[in-house]
Amino acid sequence: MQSPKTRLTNQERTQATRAALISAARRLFVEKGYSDTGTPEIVAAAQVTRGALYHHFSDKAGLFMAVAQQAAAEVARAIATDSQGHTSPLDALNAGASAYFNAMAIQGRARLLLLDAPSILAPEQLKELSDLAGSSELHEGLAALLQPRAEQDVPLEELTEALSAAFDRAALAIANGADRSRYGGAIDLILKGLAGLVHTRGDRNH
Amino acid sequence: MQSPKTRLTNQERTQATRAALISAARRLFVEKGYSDTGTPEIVAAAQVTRGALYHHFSDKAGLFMAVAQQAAAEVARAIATDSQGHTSPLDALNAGASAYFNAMAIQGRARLLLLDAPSILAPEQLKELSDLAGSSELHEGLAALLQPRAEQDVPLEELTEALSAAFDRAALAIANGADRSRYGGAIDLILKGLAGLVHTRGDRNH
DNA sequence: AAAACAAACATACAATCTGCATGTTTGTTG
DNA sequence: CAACAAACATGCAGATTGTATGTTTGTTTT
Repeated sequence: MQSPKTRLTNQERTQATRAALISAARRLFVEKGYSDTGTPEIVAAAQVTRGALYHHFSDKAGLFMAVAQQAAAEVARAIATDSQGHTSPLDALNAGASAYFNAMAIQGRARLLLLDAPSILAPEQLKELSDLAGSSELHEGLAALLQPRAEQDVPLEELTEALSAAFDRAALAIANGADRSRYGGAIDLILKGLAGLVHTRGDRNH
Repeated sequence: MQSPKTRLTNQERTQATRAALISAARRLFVEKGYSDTGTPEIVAAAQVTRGALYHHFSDKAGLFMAVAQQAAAEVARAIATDSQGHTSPLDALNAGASAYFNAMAIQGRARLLLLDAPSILAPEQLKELSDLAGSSELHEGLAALLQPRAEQDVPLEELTEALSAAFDRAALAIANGADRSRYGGAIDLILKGLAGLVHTRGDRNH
């Protein structure tokens, strides 16, 4: 038997240092923001050198992307578990929204994913994150909600995007201490309004 | 008579260099983003020294705030002119939305105000910008739209925030070349849904 | 108008930071 | 065990930010 410090396989070494870097970076990014956190500080917290960082990640933004992916994956899991087993689409959407708010309020995820990420990551990377964390549930929930109106060519993708942004802002506000029930009420109002649309004639606006 | 270069009053000097700095910074911020634009580059473009910059602004973020305020004021003026003279609240809101999309698509305002600003500015500064650029119109438009429901204590502030975020995302997408009519349709759908709510009994959950 | 003052600007410097290039150690493979 | 590659360490070049210090230009006061 060997001391636990030596005799590490390469995979294990990589996994360990990557995890240490991501964990330390996440803590600092959340605490002080991306631009106010330097790589020397990150590697010191992770007990690693900058050489290791730049060996495993393309650059500082690459490390941030890894941190954001981890956070987004956590959010996705939380939503997936909470938004299951609901009968009506409206209930499912509200449950998903609630889960999203809960998940985003934890560990500074809101700051990472909603405040810093949009200015650091490329649009395609950003899309990857939002697709990861809950966008698909929203998309399908809305599709179910508006199903009776399906033949009328509603811009479902765009509606999903717009509502996703509304969810994001609410989640950010809640994570910053705003009144959760009031934001929940606002979201509920929007969803109820959309649900009510399916019973009306659509195109009488002129 | 003097050469036009000399004999400037202090107010004029200040106004001139501030304007030159804001204009040059804006061009570069829009073109390359905030973090990829250095102050040496800005002052070179403005034909000024860094000493002048740090005399007139607290730091680089302070200069950005001035740039953002200018852009937000332009957006505000565009909305104010376009959203007047409409009979129904829904029409006014749609006109305001259209004006917002138009205004945001000009001169990289979307990138400045919607992508970079949230990560650079403090929350209170951010709120100052959104209050400046169109948030009040939205707030009052929604109040008029939901007036019949006023006694039911709708979370109007929060609804405004959430919808403002939806408008922002749509404006950003449109500024980046997305299909304008589809996003307009999505926004219209949300507003129509809210408008329809006032004719229903409020608290029916299913 | 001259002296005293303050505002506007210029220059130089210290303390960073990022990304890379170049070594060295550690594990893997034939 | 030799050859190789992956993982890491160290040092360096270029660039950046904010400030401290000096100089010019406008304003006030007497």
